[in-house]
Amino acid sequence: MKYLKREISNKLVSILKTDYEINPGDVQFSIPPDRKFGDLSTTIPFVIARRIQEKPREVGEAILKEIKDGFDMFSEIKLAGGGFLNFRFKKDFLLSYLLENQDRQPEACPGKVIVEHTSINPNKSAHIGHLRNSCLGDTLNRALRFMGYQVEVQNYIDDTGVQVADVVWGLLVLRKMNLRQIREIENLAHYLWDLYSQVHKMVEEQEDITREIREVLKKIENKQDPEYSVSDYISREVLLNHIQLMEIAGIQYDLLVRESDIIELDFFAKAAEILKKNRIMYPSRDPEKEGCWVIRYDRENIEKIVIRSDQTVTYIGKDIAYALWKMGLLPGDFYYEEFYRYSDQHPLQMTRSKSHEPEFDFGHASRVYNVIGKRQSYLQNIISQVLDALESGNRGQDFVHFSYEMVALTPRCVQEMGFELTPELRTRAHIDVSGRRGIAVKADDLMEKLTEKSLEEVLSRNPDMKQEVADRIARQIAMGALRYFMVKFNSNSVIAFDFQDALTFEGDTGPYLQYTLVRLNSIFKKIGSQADESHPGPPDLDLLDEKELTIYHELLLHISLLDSQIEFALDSSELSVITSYTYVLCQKCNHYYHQFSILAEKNPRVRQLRLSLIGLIRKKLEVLFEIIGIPVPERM
RNA sequence: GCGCCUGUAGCUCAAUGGAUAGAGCGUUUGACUACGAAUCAAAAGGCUGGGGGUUCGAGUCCCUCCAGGCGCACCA
Repeated sequence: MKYLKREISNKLVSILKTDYEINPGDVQFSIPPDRKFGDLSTTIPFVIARRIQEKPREVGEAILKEIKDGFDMFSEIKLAGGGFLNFRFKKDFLLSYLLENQDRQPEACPGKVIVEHTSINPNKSAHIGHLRNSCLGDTLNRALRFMGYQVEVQNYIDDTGVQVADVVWGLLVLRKMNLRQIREIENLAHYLWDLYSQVHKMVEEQEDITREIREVLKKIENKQDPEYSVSDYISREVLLNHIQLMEIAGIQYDLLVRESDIIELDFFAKAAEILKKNRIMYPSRDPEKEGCWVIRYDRENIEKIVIRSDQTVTYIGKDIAYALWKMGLLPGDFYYEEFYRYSDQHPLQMTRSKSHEPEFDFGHASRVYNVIGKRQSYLQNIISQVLDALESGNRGQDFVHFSYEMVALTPRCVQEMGFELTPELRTRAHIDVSGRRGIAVKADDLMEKLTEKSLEEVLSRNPDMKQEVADRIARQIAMGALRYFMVKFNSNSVIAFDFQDALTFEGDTGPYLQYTLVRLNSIFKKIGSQADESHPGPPDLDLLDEKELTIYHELLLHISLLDSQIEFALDSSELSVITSYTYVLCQKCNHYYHQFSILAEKNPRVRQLRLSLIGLIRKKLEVLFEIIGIPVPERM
């Protein structure tokens, strides 16, 4: 419909531009709420009426006269309500249009897009909040690819921070372990999860521990052993754990960018030069910030410190340097080394600070999406403002903070996990997850629970199924449930997580979608095994009765929206558009084939018509599943 | 104080300024000898937090009040 809409609006504009001042951007199409109005609707009379100060209805009538005979594809163009211009497609148009274009590839878009997502501190297990980030990020990546963009997926690894030092201290001092013993820890990420919250609790209670940890951090920075080796070991090991976990969920990256390499290569020095030259960063005149270099943040009228009075760099400094590199505005580059090879042979590169294989072409994107929680808006806005202020051009709008709200837990869920709650907390709608306190559902625990539940469901329906097959299908259903769950909410809404909701496989869920497609596939499987009958001739929608035709047409119309829905999802940074579109498509499809049988239909021409429709739906669902990252089980 | 976000059915959530505010769950009722019941059909359930404004048209935009959440460190 994207191309179709473009075609129609161009034609409209070319007819109308002699009498009115309009451009294609003014023409917005929507699907009327009731088919009695037509198939496609535009509000262009309202737009023009406002512009020339006349009544919409009258403008509409004038427009109608001009365009009435200009379109082959419509059987009817009517004016309705206060000035809606409604179009009705000729009976056979949509079906043949969709059949002709079903394998159409999107036009390649120029430039490269970077999507950064996941970016989990490599010091403990990933949790449910990280999963929302990764699922959104990966769906964003897949949607962009679908639209024809070249996408590079990056995952930023903060391997230098205090979080890592916390657990290094915990291992070396608190647990008195050496590197050899640490290497023997089974499921290190889980082990560190508990250790991290224990350390954090001690830090809150005893001040001298903070000092000890700072010492550890310093040793790590100076590459002193055993602290450095331990820190290096755990950050690599935990990172690998995260990478493999995400691979199970169908999520891959192209590049891991390590903070230690940004520091080692002193990217900030290069960034600082640019910031100073553009007078974006300057020495503060505020006596309280004496010796500090700051950036002015206009929106909230404050000065943000970038270089502290002791000349060290704050968090935002590294972020700006990284942002400049992504946008191709920083002189200099990383070196690279392969970190991991996915099971489909896709290589995952990691930055290095010393020469290895510099033969890569990462960075310098024409647009960057940072999938980061809403809480970081403040910092992301500052970076965007910085990019706008550069002499080299206003690049702020190409630096997109793809923001989303947190995953929180319902009080019931927190209690189920064995945490005590104060009466005040118990009345809250939801409770923030906290890696520091260990109050969170670990990603792998959730995935395991989902898989267990799926297996139970699969076996209850297919008691004779081989264990191996059942296991595979259970995993696919679990991942379908997870990926759908993580993008189905508006990005602005906090997900109040509860096992009861998340472990549901009925209704508005991933497994519902999978079930729909599995059943469609099973129809085609049966058709394939039946002897192919003679060609029934060209499709003729007159063969369908009125009731069926209505639903049939409704489905065609809905199918035709796929590309414009993906486009809209990207334009509005709202990926739940894709899930709800898919859900409605499945609902309509189930509704249809429940009423009209396909294999049992005697008339081969009617059967062919029905097959064409569900064949189209099947194709579109495969595309949508690919974008959301939902696997297609062979059966359920 | 400054800045951002949210308030829609009992619950969880949809709705691109557009026509009669929709789904799922839950409740009540029906449909498996069927292309698979993880499905489908049906019923009940709403002054879209309150009040003003803009508009041909407001759940959506503006103002205001009420109720919640989050951010604003020489932490990362």
